[in-house]
Amino acid sequence: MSTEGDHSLVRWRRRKDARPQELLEAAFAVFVEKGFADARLDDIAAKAGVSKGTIYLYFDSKEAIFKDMIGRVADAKLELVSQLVEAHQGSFAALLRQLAGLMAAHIAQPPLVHFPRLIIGESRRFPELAAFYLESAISRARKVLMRIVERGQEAGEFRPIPPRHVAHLFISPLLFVPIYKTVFEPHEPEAFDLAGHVSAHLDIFLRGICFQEPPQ
Amino acid sequence: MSTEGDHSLVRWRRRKDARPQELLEAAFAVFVEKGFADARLDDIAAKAGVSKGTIYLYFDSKEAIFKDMIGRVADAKLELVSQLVEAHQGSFAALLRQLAGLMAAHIAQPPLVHFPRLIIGESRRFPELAAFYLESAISRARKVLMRIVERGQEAGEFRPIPPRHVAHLFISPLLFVPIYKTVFEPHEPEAFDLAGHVSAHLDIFLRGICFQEPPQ
Amino acid sequence: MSTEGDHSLVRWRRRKDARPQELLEAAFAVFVEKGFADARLDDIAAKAGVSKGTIYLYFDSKEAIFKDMIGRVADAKLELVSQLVEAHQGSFAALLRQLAGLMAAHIAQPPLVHFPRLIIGESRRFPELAAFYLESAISRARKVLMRIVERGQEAGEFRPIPPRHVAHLFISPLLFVPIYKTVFEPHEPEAFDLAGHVSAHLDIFLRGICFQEPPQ
Amino acid sequence: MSTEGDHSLVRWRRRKDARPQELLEAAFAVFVEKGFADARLDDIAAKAGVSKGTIYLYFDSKEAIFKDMIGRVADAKLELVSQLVEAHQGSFAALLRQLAGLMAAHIAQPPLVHFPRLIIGESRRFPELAAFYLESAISRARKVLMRIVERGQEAGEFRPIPPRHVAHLFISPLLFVPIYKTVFEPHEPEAFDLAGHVSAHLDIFLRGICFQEPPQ
DNA sequence: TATGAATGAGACTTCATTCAT
DNA sequence: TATGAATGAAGTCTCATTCAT
Repeated sequence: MSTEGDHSLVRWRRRKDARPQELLEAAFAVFVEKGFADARLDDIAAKAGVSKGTIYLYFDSKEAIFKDMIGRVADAKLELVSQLVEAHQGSFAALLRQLAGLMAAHIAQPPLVHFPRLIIGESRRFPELAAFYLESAISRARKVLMRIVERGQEAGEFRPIPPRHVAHLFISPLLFVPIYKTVFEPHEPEAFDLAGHVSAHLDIFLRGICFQEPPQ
Repeated sequence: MSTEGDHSLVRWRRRKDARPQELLEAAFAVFVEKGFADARLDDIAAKAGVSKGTIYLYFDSKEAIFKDMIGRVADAKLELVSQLVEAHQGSFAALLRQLAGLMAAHIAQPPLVHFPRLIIGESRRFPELAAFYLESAISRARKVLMRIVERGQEAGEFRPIPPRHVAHLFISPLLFVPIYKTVFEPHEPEAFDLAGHVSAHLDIFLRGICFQEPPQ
Repeated sequence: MSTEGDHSLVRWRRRKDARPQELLEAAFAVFVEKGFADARLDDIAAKAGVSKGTIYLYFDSKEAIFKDMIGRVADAKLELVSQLVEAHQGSFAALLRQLAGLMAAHIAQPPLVHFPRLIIGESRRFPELAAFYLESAISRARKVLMRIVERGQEAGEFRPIPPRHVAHLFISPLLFVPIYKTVFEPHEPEAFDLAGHVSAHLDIFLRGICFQEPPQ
Repeated sequence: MSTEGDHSLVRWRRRKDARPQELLEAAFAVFVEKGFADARLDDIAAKAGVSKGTIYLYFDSKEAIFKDMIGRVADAKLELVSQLVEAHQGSFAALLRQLAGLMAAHIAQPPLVHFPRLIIGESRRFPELAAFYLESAISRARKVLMRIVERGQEAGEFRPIPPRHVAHLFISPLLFVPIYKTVFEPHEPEAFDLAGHVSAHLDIFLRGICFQEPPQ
């Protein structure tokens, strides 16, 4: 858990503390490249610079590695949003604008950019993982968004559209980004214009949900 | 086996006269349920009511089955959109409204509802498949949409936003549907409200891109 | 089940019918030689003249092979005893004498001679197998013997000793045979004298349980 | 590792002054519970309260532990019998009665009750262990018994039956006890009646080998 | 064309053993 | 002496693919 555990007396144990993280990073790279089924433990071990048996000192199974990996990354990012929402000032439209920028920046970069594809691709094999992701990421994010929308509507800023739908529609183009970037962009001549995409999304979306012309 | 060396995607469109449509249907069902890696030829054979060996009379490999299957479905629906666009009358907003309804209806039902998950999940193993899908589905649909947007802008109906982005933003919530329905809906207490989602999308999106309040 | 199934039309399927038996025999040889844990499926496959994968067409697991193997042999011999008991004439001592001869002859020869060692050795790993053997072999044999003893006692031929103990004491020296032969005899200079052992057993045992000097 | 090339069985009797008696006790418990193959050094180390590496400071290998363990226990009880025989008074039948009581008491209790199963079960993997056991336990016990029988026959107390067989027949029901108790009793509703078994054995056996009605 | 028995490469996982600390 | 992290060989089991019938 701690990135710098106490290693006062036990110098040689630092390796043990670091191993899971190293393995997880190696696993992440391999899973991202191959998917769960095609990822071989040999690859993970080689990439982590250990032998295959070592993996089993830290994880019970290939599945356990995968789940742990997903779990850790999912956890990390959820604080950010909440903090931002608490601290917001100004219009709700501006808040959404801020949120979209933040989320887009994260979701367009490794490692997060690979997660939607992994989650979606392995959702049949690991239904509980999809459930976990739904609960810990999607659902929470949606709740935050719905709350913002509701308050924006109460404040007379947003038009009366079911907040749940509004939340989904706010997210959809953001979810589109990692899917497009990982699945299709490699086959396209021109790079995906993230900034333009997000900007256009906000332009259209905010104008779409506001009574008044939203501020730029 | 095949006398043609290159396994180009064009090949998939042959064999229209072959009987093993049943095989492809069985394969589709199994691939959808298990994903490519976990699908077993035994299952496909059993579901098709033939022996495992028979499959190899019609397909070179498991991969070939998968590609062929994807290819066929992709082909099927691409005519519809073009026809609709050609025949449209009235405002471009109304056309988009029509298109969204059409696409949503298709993409929310089997078999199409399963395709995005399959394509996305297997895009690493079959990059050429993603490329093919991009080319034959995404790209063409986008082109049609961009054309509509351009003409709407020329007609002074739509605001000047880069048509490519507009197209992506029109599609994103529609792509969201099959992903949500196949990956997350099974874990949610309440069903996904397709009609409400599409309606809200059009409401927001059209208001967002039009100069004037769009017609309901 | 049938040693000669119908192979009127399906000549090439005879192999399939014969396989389980062949595999079981190969497995028996290997299990006897190595014990369960040290037996390798490679060895069994090689001895049966098939590839390793073929085994799994007929058995679910290594355990399944072992259990099936034990089960078949156990079944085979149990008819004999019952038949003999039904048809007996003369004194009960003579019947026991007959039974001992029959059982000794069987238990001293392969394959049966190896079973007690296998059952005993693997009883921790396969408790249910010991239970099965207890129920299907030990218990039934004991019941038959107890019935004989009871009737011999009612007829005034045998002394009143708890029949259950008498049955165990009748069996003990017979169980001693395969254990001694498989575990210790290989390390002894002289061969185990089966005939002398059984003869001495009957001599002592029958004299021990009868009121009168038993007939020779 | 060891400076002595031959791993003769004599070696086992050394190290009497070593502390790792605890290790052997832990090993005994684990071997008894799991058998040799399924016993893990982790378990032994854990039960002994040391680390796995520590085991290798005292033993060369898993096999060495097993052999050492067997050797020690086998040693322990062999004195008893000899002492008893030397000191006997009265009839030989009474001596046998005494011996049977003594042996039964020991062989029916842990740890000895587990040994026959272990020896028998692992006799293929460790043939030299069976040989050792044969030599140090079986053979010596048999020799003592044969001597008693011979003297009983010379004294006109016992009938002229080959002493070797008599010895085996005296032992068989005693060997039956630990086998039955460890292999089958766990699956039976009623407990094994040790006293009754031994009593019936002596009743039948002594009557069977004596000219005269043996004393009760 | 159709079968289905057979193959064999390859994957995950276990665990006795080693060695730096 | 003691540790315990690391190793790597070996074993079971799976399944796409082949081929005799």
